[in-house]
Amino acid sequence: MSTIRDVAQRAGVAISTVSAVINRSAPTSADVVARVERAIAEIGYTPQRAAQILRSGRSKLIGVIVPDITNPHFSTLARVVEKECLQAGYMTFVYNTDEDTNHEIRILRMMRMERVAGLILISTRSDARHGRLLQQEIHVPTVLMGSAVAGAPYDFVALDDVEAGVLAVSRLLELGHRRIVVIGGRRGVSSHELRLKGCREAFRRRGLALPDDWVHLADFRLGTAYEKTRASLGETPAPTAIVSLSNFMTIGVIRALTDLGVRCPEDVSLIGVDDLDWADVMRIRPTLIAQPIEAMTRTAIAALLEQLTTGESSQKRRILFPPTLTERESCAPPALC
Amino acid sequence: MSTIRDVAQRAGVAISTVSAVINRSAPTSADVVARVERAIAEIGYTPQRAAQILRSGRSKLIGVIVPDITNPHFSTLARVVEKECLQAGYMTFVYNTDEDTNHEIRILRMMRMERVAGLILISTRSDARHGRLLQQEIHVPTVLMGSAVAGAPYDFVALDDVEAGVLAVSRLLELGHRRIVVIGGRRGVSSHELRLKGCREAFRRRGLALPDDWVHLADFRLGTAYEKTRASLGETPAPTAIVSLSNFMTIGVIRALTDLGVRCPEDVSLIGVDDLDWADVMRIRPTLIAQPIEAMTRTAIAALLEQLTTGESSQKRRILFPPTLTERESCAPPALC
DNA sequence: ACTTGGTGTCGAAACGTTTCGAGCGTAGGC
DNA sequence: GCCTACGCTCGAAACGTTTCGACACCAAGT
Repeated sequence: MSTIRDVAQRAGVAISTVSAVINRSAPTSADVVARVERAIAEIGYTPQRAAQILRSGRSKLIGVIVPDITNPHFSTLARVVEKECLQAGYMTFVYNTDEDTNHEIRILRMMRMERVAGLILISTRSDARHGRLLQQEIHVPTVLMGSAVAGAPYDFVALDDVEAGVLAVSRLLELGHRRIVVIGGRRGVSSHELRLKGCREAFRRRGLALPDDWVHLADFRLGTAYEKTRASLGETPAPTAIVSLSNFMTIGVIRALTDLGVRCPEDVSLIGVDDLDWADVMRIRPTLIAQPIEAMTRTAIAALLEQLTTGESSQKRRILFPPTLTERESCAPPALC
Repeated sequence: MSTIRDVAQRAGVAISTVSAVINRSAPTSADVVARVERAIAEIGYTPQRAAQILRSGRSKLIGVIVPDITNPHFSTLARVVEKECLQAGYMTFVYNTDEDTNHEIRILRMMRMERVAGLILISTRSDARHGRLLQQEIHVPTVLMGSAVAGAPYDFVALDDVEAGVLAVSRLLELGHRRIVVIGGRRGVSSHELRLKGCREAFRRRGLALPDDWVHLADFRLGTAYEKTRASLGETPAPTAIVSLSNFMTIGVIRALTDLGVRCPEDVSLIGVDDLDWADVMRIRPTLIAQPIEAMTRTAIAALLEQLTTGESSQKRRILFPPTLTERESCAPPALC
């Protein structure tokens, strides 16, 4: 591999001059620029990032930590981040936590070794203990997305989760449902806790309450939602409506419903939070509460880049996006019984 | 940020000794190990990758270049790569080409700056000109996946695409279909060219031929498949079956079918290549030709790691995986007419 | 004619590691 | 008691850049 020294030799100039040409960091004569560029092309020189980072102390790297890149929600996030960062001259490092907190910490350590300039983090937990841990591990500008973390002094961009929950349940209550099951992800993750809170709030506003044993928080997996749905529908009295708090889980519910031969919306209504790319080609076309993931991501990146350029300025921001309801055919008034 | 020098000072040993302890690269006394580890913990030292890479010349980085991380096929690939690499002590750099060849080259340049140790590449084109270009840009062990590139001297791991095409069309011919439309991705991408070749081969084996104007290769997008499907079904004679050559396109076909109110399999049969995660909750549950993406990826990584450790050894390998047919309800004998 | 200031180029130091040869002490073999 | 070998530690060089002060040259202002 050729080095900047080879370029300098070939072009008959000093190393520092080559550097100046490459980075346009100092005025250079047209003649020198031409010679240097020619030399670079001839020997196929590519600057070595490691040396640049080491010397300059600037890595131009942004770490992106998501639970699971396999989830379309996060893969579109990753894609937007990549694009926006590239435009701003940053590279990105995308990693999966697999919903594992220990792994999250391990990844943060790796990011530290890489001396990333900033982080976009979808964290696996929301409690204060975790917040303290994050502060220990993170020493760069960071934007949290999705789930907040108690006491973590970072910008936060997310859906207005409470409102999403309210929206979902209100719609069902309006239609006349009362026996509503809520199926969501892991406890201790604020996004789902808040969505649940929203569900409760919708009940409360009508002077009703959501009984605890109609709430199933377990994990974010499709299979779990499937099981919970089957179990719920087996009980008496059976629910007349189901709320799913995230995308994969909605699929799980749909799968359970079709497997059981339960008609939707005739027998049971369904409403899900999170967009689903192919909702309209599903057997049950679910009414969904969408989040504007692309816009949210762009906002997060903008916030991060701002911190990066203006020097960590501004205090902790908290930006919430309004959820929107997309009606399809999975909700109807409950059957009389 | 603390450096190895700080650790050395605090532990009262030489810098080189600290390095020896961290990397277990030389024998060290228990006492020294303890002191060094204590010092590291106390000042919260993290080695700096850039310096390690610069000095050692080894980056322990693997570049992964995929068309679109939003496609579940590639996101599971990325996930497997990440996991396997981590186990082998490598980090990964995932980037999207967006099906844009220029961008592919740009990314390869970035990878060069990073001095990645190896590459997993799903390339955007398959012609020899592109093969030469790749050879110019790539100077590290590489494994091509998905689409081969003419004249590119790299290991290649993929589905047996011809066989996949044969399988799909044979199934339809068996059922009695003759008017079969094939909808696939961009011309010049070997995976789809080969799948198409397989389709033709299946016809040939029965002494039949697939007319050119029943073949639609355009791009990999869902919307295109949607349009092509609508157009095809409007012609006379209308096709009795549709073959889709990749996952997103299959969704496009399904969407078109449902929008048009065409029943499947009663009016038209459908068979698609590529797995679809939620095929069983779709309105039309498509019969699919799946590829074992996880196994393929593991094989690719194993091949790459082997090259990396045994020093680029072995010649160019070419590993093809057999496709498997998963029957659902989208195929039936053609309606009599 | 002598300063002033700008423009273009250079050389050398520094970034934080790894790596390697040298050195020192101790134990074992004669 | 001397030589060899081994175990452990050290110091210094090197990796490929960026950055900064120095300097040479020339034009313009006094």
